[in-house]
Amino acid sequence: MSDAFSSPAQPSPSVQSCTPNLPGFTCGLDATLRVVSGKWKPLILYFLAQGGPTRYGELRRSVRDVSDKVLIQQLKELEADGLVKRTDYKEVPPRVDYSLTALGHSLAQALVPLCTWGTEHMAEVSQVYAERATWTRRGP
Amino acid sequence: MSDAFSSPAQPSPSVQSCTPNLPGFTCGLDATLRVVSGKWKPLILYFLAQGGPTRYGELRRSVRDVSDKVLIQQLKELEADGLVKRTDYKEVPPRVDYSLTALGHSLAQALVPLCTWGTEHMAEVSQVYAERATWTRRGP
DNA sequence: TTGGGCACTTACCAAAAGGTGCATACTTGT
DNA sequence: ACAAGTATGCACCTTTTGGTAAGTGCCCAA
Repeated sequence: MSDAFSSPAQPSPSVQSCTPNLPGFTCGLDATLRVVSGKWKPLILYFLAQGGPTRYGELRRSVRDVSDKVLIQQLKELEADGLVKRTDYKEVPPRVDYSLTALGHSLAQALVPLCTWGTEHMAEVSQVYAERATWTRRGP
Repeated sequence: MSDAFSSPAQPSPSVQSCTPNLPGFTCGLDATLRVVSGKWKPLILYFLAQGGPTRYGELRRSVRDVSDKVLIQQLKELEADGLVKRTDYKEVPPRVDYSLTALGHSLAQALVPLCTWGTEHMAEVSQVYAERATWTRRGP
């Protein structure tokens, strides 16, 4: 099941594996993307996946160019979605760290192929983007 | 390489596999997500992947609740990104169909795990979302 | 005493993304 | 004659998202 993407041309009976079965989501992919989309979320997951528990400040420095407001916001969402765990050591000065939950780890695994795909095809993709940047920014 | 997400706690030397190497993208995952994010893009890819070449109207009916404007827009972007091919049969009344390119197919493959993850954990995710909907919409 | 780091919070704003509705030009079905 | 389907385009508006700048309370080091 869930190999919906692998059959190229012929409509297959596996269609139902990805059709609406729970409130709000049209398919599994939809659910997944809702949870990962956010400008910095993939990067956050990435750093947590390979760095283990990480303090806020360190995360902040790792994910370059992100503002406090947005970083915190995305961390909160990830936490609310059960992908990330926040640990507050109740110390002073404040000490807090973030780590992946089991769910978060499983998602991270699922992201590996996407990461690979992006790396392998980055040349083609970024080329297209570069060209687009030209005619995208022209007008009054 | 690119197994950055699989090492749980120990910082590994595989870091560099996902660090900035081309203009604009912080890592492969970033590149990938820029190309797939768009409210309906995953669904579009999904339908094309398992339905083969599909006419505009049919796509429109498959991807429920999407407006013409947005569907066309996303199709154009997918086309510009080299994932989808548009074929205009120059007939009258108009006949056009959309299909995946080789690149599109490869991406579709990479999406399978995400689709699976979403399907498997949809219960947990949608539950969290349902709860959030409650306290999200309360205020002046 | 001043300055910095810590982990946030808040108010305000700009840009991006998405949605609505109408228009096109031509054909087929009733 | 008229409605409906075909694949779009365009103007306009709302929602969502991200970004800036400032402030908080507490501690330590110069």
